[in-house]
Amino acid sequence: MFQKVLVVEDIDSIALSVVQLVESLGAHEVVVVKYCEDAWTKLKAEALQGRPFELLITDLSFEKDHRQDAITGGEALVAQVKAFDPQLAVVVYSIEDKPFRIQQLYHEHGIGGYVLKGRRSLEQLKTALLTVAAGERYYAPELQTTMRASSFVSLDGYELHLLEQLAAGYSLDEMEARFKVLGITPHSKSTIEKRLYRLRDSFNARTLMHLISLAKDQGVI
Amino acid sequence: MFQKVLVVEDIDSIALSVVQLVESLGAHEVVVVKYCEDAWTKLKAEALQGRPFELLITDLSFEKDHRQDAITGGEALVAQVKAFDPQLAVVVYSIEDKPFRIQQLYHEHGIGGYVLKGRRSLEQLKTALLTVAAGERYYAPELQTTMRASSFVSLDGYELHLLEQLAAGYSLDEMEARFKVLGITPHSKSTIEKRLYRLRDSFNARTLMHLISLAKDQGVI
DNA sequence: CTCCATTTTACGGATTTCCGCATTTGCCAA
DNA sequence: TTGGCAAATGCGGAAATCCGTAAAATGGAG
Repeated sequence: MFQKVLVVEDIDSIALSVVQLVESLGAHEVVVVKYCEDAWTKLKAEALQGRPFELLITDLSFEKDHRQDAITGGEALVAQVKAFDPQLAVVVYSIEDKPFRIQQLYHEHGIGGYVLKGRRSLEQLKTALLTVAAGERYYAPELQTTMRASSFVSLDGYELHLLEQLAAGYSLDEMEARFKVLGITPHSKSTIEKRLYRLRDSFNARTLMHLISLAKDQGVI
Repeated sequence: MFQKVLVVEDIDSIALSVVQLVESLGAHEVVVVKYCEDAWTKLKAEALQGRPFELLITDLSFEKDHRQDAITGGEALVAQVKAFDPQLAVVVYSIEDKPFRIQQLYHEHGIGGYVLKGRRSLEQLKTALLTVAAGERYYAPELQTTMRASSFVSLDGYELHLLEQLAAGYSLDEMEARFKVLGITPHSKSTIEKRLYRLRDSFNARTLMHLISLAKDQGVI
């Protein structure tokens, strides 16, 4: 098992349980932080001193408070950490069940496991940690159906941008004008129309309103 | 303080902390259940035996599993419980931060307090419990800004239905036909148009896509 | 019942989205 | 350079929405 573990979790009661679990599995050094930025600072500092963490367990969403955190959430933290050290084992422990966000964590960020907070999640977290420690990836049972159901639509930045603009209330005409100004290509109304048509198709949406609804449900926007 | 308390929470580690808090405040009998239906059964049974609970502390969202719960979530539980006994003190303890859902709990269901799970939420929960025990309502500090910002749009069932149908991908024509069949009035396309126009207006949405986006963000649909 | 206010309906033209088809552009390989 | 091909663009008619106006229906109050 991992000896040195960093836990990023802002809800105190949960953090406590996680630490107990990790220690019961034999970890000798477990550090808990409540802010993403602290996690990054800590992780980098220890690595640079030749005593790197072996495992990162992190939540995705954090309560916003007076402190302005340079890292906006769990995804950003994972991305930054993985860019710094692709080998570091990462397990995400979150309540977030939006298929898109989970898929993205596995595919884009290469996390080792994802555990959904729930009735038996501590057990699952234990299994996940053991699986990842053994060098494999962990897939929670309830995810496998969810993931299959939402046949993973992969979106590029442009398509994401289209959805965001649409959800923000811009008409196609306005998008054309804005994209032209901002230097985003392609920007012809015709192409924007076509891309949105494709998006509706891949999401199996009947209208643009439906598309926005589905995108929100899946955590795309 | 309350002597007899029912806690409804499916995440074990959180439930544990809540129980400890409630007991430290002097409660003599604290019962925890992980399913809404169990909460309802328990609450009713004890009341009918002349030993009613004095306080209900409940989460909003619960993990779905093999058991099919007749009560779909915290809101439904609160509604049912309040219909049974309007005097029962209710405090909601949840991660849910959608303004509409919180507003609805206060206005429609008459809860005594709402505490957002977060870094200092156990402290806040303590304050909330003491406040409600004193016969007052508790409003968490971070809610006050959120609530003001989203100048509470109040929606009737019809408007909700419109938004749902729209998000589900039905065109106005289709809605007219469906409403006619289902006996929902009004069902003329003209009125549907007008009502959606009004909704866009009260949400300050620029397009229907924007409207769906805002409604999703605020937890309306 | 009548009056008044509100809501529902109907209608129609302006605007926007929808969607197929034709053309142009950009890029890679031969 | 030249083909070939996919993406981007342009175009146009059909369909849907946007939004104002006006008529009809509804529902209370007096």
